[in-house]
Order: sequence, then C-alpha cells, then structure tokens
Amino acid sequence: MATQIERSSATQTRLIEATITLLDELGYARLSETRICERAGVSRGALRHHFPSGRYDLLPMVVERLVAAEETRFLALGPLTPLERVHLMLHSTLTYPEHSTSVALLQIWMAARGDAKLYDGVGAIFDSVLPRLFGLDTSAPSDPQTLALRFLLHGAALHRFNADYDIDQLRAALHWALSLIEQPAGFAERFAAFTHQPQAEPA
Amino acid sequence: MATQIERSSATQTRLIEATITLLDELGYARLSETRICERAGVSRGALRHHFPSGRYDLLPMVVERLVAAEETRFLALGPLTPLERVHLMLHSTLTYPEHSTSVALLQIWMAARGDAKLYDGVGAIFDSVLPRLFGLDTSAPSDPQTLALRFLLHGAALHRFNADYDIDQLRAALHWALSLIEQPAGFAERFAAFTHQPQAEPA
DNA sequence: AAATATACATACACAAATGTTTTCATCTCG
DNA sequence: CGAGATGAAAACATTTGTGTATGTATATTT
Repeated sequence: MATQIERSSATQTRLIEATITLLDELGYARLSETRICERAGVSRGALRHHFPSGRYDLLPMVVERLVAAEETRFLALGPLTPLERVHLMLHSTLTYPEHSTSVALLQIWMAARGDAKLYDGVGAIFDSVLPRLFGLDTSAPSDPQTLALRFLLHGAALHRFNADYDIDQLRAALHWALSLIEQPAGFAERFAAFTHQPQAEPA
Repeated sequence: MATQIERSSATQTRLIEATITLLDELGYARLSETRICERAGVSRGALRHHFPSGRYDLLPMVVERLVAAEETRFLALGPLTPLERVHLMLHSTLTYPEHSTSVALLQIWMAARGDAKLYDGVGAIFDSVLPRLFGLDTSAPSDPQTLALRFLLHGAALHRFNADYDIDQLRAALHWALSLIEQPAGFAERFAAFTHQPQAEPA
C-alpha cells in the first residue's frame, strides 16, 4: 500500500474538501462531524485522529487551504499593487461569478464572530487575507478607491444568492462600474491572460 | 393585569428581539430555544406556545419584522424609484455604518440556503425585499447602475466585520464612489431629513 | 522479525437541543 | 360567578452531536 504520509494527507484532504462542500450545501449550522465523515467516506475515529478537537482543528485548515489557493494564483503574476489585485479579482468575478469558495469562507467567518474558540483558530488566517490576497499593509490605511472596489467585489460575490440573481445582469453591473474608473496603468496588457473573458466586451 | 392580547404580543416581541440580539452576538449556529428564552426572560413553554415549531415559526417573524421596519421608513417618503432607494440606503450606511439589522438577516439567509424547512418560512419574505425595499419588480431587469450600487451597499455593510474595518475609511470609500456618479434629480433637497435623522431601530 | 508508532474503526458516555405532554394560573365571555 | 379558553411554566422523552476510550490492522524502525 501507500506510505503513511500519503494515506494521512489523502484522508485529511478528503475531510477538508468534504467540509467545504458541506459548508456550501448546508451551511455552518448543520455541519457535524458525522456528516463530514459520511461525505468523506472515513470514520469519526479517523477525523478525530487527524483533527483531535474536531471542527476547531479542521476549519482553520479549511480556511488556510482556500486562502492559499487564491494566493497561489496571484504569486504567479509577480508583484502587484492592491489596486491591481482588486481589479484582477473583479475581473475574476466577471468571468466566474459562480466561484464558490467564498461561501465556505463566509459561513466560517459569520460563525467565528460568535464562537471565541473558533475565532482563535481562524481569526489570524482571515486577517492574513488582507496582506496575502489584497496586498494591504494593515498599518497603512488603504485608499478610498481600493476599499470601494472591495465593497463592490464582496457585494457582487454575495449577490449570487439573491432572489433576482442573473449572471448577465451581474456582468453588466460590474462592467458599468468598471467603466466609470480607469484601469491601473498597463493593466490590460500585463494581465490579458488572467482577465481574459469568454464573452466580448460591450462597446 | 394586562389583557391577554397585550401579554401575548409583549412576550412575542421579547422573543423576537432576543432572537435578533442573539443572532448578532452568537450567530445562527449557536442560536437555541433555551438561549432565546433565557435572554427574553420567558420559559420554553411560552416560546413553544407562541411558536409551536420553534425557530421555524420564530425566524420568519424576525425577518418580517426587520424588513417591515425598513419598509416603514421608505413609505413615509412617498413614491421612490429604485435608484433613489439605493442612494438613500447608501446614505444611511454613511451615517450609521454600525447598523446591525443586516447581521441577523444575513445569518438567517445563509442558514436558510441549507435548510429547506427554514427556507419555506423565510424565502418568500426575503424575496419580498426586492419590491418592498428596493422597489424592484422581479420581472423587469434592473439597470446596471442600480445593481452595482446594491453591490456597493452590501459590500459596505459586510465590511463592518473585516479586520481592517475603520468607520472613517468606510465613509471615505463610499464618498469616493458616490462622487463618481450623479445623484438622482432633486435628491439632496427631497431627502435631507431622511439622510440626517436617526433611524427607528427596534432595540 | 520483533517492537513500536501510526492510521483508522468501533463503542460508549455525556451534554445540548428539540419535540411533546402535563400542569397551573389568569383572562374572557356567557 | 363559573365554564372554557388562553398564556405560561415545568417535566419528560428523543435525537443529535461531541468527547473519549478501546480495539485492530498496517506501516515504520531497529
């Protein structure tokens, strides 16, 4: 058979991915070890072996994994300003509005507000999103434009769950907003590959 | 003593308000009938008397109450276009960024996605937010500008829980965004009172 | 190959949350 | 006033989730 290290990381990955799926499907409130194990196809004993205090060990790994995945995409592009990063994220949302990682993160985030033990585990990782994804130094205040674009980004991501969600209207709204402001210098040329969209730009 | 009707609606109100508080403090996951009753100062028997199936009867009332409170503020202003409404809400956020109504609603909303029974109770009320608060007819597509401003609004409301939340930076960002676009005709004059008066918020 | 450590599974104990029933007080109406 | 209805409290059963202990096979080490 495989080595122990391979087996371990395989089941850990299955547990983490099952958790992400369940957070998206059922939300944090209905998340339970039993359900996670069912979905991952392992026993509760295995879960408790790898994550001795259950969700409180598991969820930080979930958050870290999701953040790291996004971070990797940016690292490939070299040094980026905060403004460039938000623009890139907005273009990502334009291209893949259904992107679901944010759901799991939001569920954990909302739960951590009212659960000190959970917050101990995930708080620092969530804080690291600012420097790691948005390129923001927490000490220096960000400029209004970048912050406003973050609002737009988060609002658009959330909109997916709204009653009147429509993918084309979402794109049209983001296009309208982006048309009001200038892209960062050399943005289109530098990140053509990254921001390339299947559908054509409106006039 | 008071009449039965008074007693009834008094305890119902206490239960509803305790629920809103707890949703803000602990989140949906840690909401329980026992905790609600503790906070409201009534027995579980009383809760079950007024809300036979617990949260599934209680939470729709919570949602309806919060939506109705917002709706009332708009009704006093006469007929409003969707664009005017979003502008008003953005001005409200500028004035009272800590407004906590949205937290309880977001908690319920995220939970309802994964709980069909809960969705049965609250889904229709959430849907009614579009016509009742945003003035949007669900059949007709909204214009890109209004939708983009909704993104901005929701993103700004969510920002309150971010690590780098700063009330002044939030205001600056919203000001920056609003300075890019024109206010609806006669907006400042018509709604001077609205955008500067404290909101009637159920405690 | 023996000893040990690791990965995983099963089982039990306990706490918390919900669903349900019973009981009592107080209000309402004939 | 008295019967019935209603609001409220308490008590019980059931379910669900977690914490923890124990058992067993497979891998690693010496």
